[in-house]
Amino acid sequence: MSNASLTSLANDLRHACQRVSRRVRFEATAELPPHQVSALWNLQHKTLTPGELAEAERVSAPSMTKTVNCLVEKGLVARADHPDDGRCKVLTLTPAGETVLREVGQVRNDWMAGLLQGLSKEERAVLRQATDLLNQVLEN
Amino acid sequence: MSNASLTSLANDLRHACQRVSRRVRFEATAELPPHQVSALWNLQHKTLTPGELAEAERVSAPSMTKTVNCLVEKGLVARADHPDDGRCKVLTLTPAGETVLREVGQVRNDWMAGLLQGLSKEERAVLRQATDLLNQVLEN
DNA sequence: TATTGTTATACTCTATAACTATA
DNA sequence: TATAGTTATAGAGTATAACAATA
Repeated sequence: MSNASLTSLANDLRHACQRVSRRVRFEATAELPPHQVSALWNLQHKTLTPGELAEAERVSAPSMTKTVNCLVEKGLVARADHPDDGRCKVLTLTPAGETVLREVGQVRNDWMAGLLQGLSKEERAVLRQATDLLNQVLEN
Repeated sequence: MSNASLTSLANDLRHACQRVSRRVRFEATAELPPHQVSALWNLQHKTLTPGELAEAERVSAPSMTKTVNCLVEKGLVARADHPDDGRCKVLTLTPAGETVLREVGQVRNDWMAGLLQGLSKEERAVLRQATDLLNQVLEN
């Protein structure tokens, strides 16, 4: 593949991903602000300290304190003392948090499924392959 | 294709697009805040009124007034009176605005091209097909 | 009277700096 | 002395309500 067509693939694919992302955000509106959903997302299947969560979200520590406060008040996240290091806290998703996250995902995925509704079996197979490729390169 | 695998494709593809989108935003940092870039983007190849731009960005009219003020001060957007309707303004990209937009796109696309660097010819062809499919369904 | 855009005001999310507690 | 987290304060971005100008 030529350099020119790599460039144009990169441009077009980036735009397509951003369009999907943008429309998911706008059309599959959640009951929670995006940054709170995003924070919850990071706590799926694992516990993190506030510092780790701030780093994952590329946000300052004080910002994350506020976000976490809000999520704790809503009962979506539990904040406990760290067993070994008294300076740290440990954040985990509560059952309510898991439920909210599941519901938000559901709305977004329903929207996405609607988008793909009219495609043929072959076209969906192409998208499946592409999805796997994207996830593969995103690991790096 | 079964309903179950459509659902799982929708979920995985949505996540992949959002991951790309997020990493583009985080790693290909622009000199302009995202909402300003997004506003400029809408003015490519066309002129819009502030109201139209607000609607396109799903943002309130006063918010868009502030954003536009900022872009006008930076010399990236020109705001002129509407020729026919005295209530409206007309927004256009200035040459400086076009330059900024081109530069932002360049950085993001370079990042994206880097992501795709290691893929084979066949894998890239799959992504090209998938990109076209995505753009096709996004038209609706 | 309805519409377009702006101004006034308030709320949320963000950041940097200062502070507290622990290592 | 360094690190994790919080509190204090300020700066963007957003929204709703009120206003001015035009249709």
